[in-house]
Amino acid sequence: MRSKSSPARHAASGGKVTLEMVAQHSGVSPATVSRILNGTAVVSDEKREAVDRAIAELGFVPNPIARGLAGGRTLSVGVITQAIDSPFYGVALRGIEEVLDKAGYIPLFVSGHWDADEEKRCIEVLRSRRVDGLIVLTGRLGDAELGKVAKTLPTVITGRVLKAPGLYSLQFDDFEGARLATEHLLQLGHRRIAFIAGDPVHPDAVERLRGYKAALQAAGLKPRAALQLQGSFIEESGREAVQRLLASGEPFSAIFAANDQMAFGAALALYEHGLRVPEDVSLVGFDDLAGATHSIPPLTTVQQPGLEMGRLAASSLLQLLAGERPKVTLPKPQLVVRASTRRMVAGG
Amino acid sequence: MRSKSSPARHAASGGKVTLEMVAQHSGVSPATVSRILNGTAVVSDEKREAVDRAIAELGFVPNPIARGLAGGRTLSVGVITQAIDSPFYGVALRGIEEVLDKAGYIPLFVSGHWDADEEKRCIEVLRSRRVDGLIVLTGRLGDAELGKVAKTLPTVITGRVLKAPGLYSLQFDDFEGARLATEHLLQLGHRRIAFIAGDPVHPDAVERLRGYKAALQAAGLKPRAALQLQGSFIEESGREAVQRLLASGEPFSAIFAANDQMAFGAALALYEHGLRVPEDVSLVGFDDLAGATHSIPPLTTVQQPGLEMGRLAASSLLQLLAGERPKVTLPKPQLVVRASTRRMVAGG
DNA sequence: TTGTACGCGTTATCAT
DNA sequence: ATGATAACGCGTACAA
Repeated sequence: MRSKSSPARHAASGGKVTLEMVAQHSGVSPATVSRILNGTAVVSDEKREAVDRAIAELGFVPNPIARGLAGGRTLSVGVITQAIDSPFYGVALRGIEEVLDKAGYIPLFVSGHWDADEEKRCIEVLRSRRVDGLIVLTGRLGDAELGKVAKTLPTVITGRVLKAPGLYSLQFDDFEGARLATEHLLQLGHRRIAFIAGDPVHPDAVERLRGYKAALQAAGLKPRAALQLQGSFIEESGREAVQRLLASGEPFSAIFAANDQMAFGAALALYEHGLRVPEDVSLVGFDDLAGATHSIPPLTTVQQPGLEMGRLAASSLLQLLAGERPKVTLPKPQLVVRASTRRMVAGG
Repeated sequence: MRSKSSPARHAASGGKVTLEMVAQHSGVSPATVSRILNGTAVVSDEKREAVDRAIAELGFVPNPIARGLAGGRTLSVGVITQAIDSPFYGVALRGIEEVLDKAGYIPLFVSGHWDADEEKRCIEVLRSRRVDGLIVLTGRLGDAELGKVAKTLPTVITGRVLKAPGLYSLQFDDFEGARLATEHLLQLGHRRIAFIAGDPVHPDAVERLRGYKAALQAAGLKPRAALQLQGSFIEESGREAVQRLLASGEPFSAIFAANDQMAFGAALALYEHGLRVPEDVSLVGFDDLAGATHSIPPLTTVQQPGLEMGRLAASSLLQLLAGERPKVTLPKPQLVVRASTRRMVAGG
């Protein structure tokens, strides 16, 4: 059973043990070891055991590089995010990492910086690295382009609905989320609800605006242009929007910002003008960033399941890679009521 | 409709052009093409041109996988961070990505989750992926362990001073930063300055506590135990610390939190108790996170150059890989005065 | 200066 | 069920 060659003691760390060594040590051919490793074929229990033992004894770790060369699979997947330090996408990355890691895959995170050309470059880089699949978080790339990529590289995309071969899309119901948020304010008695929109190049920004308007109309109110401010999804734009709103003299008792970052900026602008949240103005955000819990006051917001989105994106891709057709969907939007909203009092 | 696709049997790329094809196309040997690609040897201009043209015409892209197998270089570096979505390390990752990308390297980001064993596992994973080098952001791994790793894998570590072959360390002056922050409060007339410490397993937490005490002593004050609260670097711990402080009845007019996240929590606790910042209590943080600019009020804090740290870590590693000895150091700590601190008035 | 030949560690194909 | 053997795409001694 045991081979005579007794390599005194292999320092398991160092990874210099090859599959071939395992084969020799256990008295079988490299092919058999490979088969056992990959479950490619049925192997006698006897040999399997011998090999398993050899693997344990030698501390063998398969070399993904060689694997990639030989098998065409690298057990790595490319992940295109917009900025590696985005507060929202960050948690999604965590979800992706978590799921992929469990499956033995490693994510290659690259940033597209909201630029279609950069995204294209990212894809080339990832392709040259021979990733097995691709996850695109929102992104700016056109649908057609993305469909083409997916033809040769299994892809999961978030933030839009897109059906194509090799492609799976995962979308959050931004419309419903925005509707919920606005409805919440309406139910609290607010009528003059300002909206800080995101950049309309983002489909989710458009959807959230739609949801805001739909809720108003459902309540018999006409959306007023003067209450719609343009922002760009960053804090400062929310702050500036509120400054413009205040300067305009247009009355309002509540603000709904299309994301938390703009809500934070809005809160600051209100604070700077001596207005209190929620006593003078109610404020709702969107995303439920980590910071929303400890902002002042804690922010009422629409929870967007970033972590879950990452996990689902990763698991869908794994299914795609396994030749299955994913069928997961994102959780429904949910309003998280904290301390930044309250019932309107007379005079608001 | 849906045909059962055979898994794992198609190589991904569309135009799979190999080095050998380039060689044939330009009438030279594969070795020459390789040499031109790597600048390994002098080649006649004539052939070089022919090869360059062939590369362009065929759209050849070297296969990093094969490169890794053959040459031992993968043009990838492992980066161990604690959580891929950390608000502080996030910007460092951006800096790393930026510098590595320019040099043709790709970072492999993995999370150690503040656990030495996980970090060890991460290193094994990265090693098996044949990364050329390693960047460890702070981390929990022991110095000795790290020194051993660096023996076989060029390593850059942040957050501690450590000299060893193949290793370069980059440290921020936490002591001085904390001293600056405390001094700022002292200069504003504050005498009863509470300190919210980080978990003492982190060397930077210890250093910041030292800096706080040193500043007090330099001003002729004795650090009071009742004003030193234990936190754990997260928002909620800052909030709880302040709740304990308030419950204790110990008078104070200012708080210095060992990081911004705890400062945010502290601000919330003060707000919840009807205390205003900075009118009633001055507050200083540490790190200068993105959120500090738009917190309420904007937070006075010690700027820690996360982005620069990432860039420097990456460039040092590149130097290490080039066989040079890095000589960069991190910028000195700087206090950023915003709106959360003010001169103490009578009665504080 | 340039080419030949071999090796990197694994998987896939074809035998047996 | 298992074993040879040939790729996989490139780097690099060694030779010329």
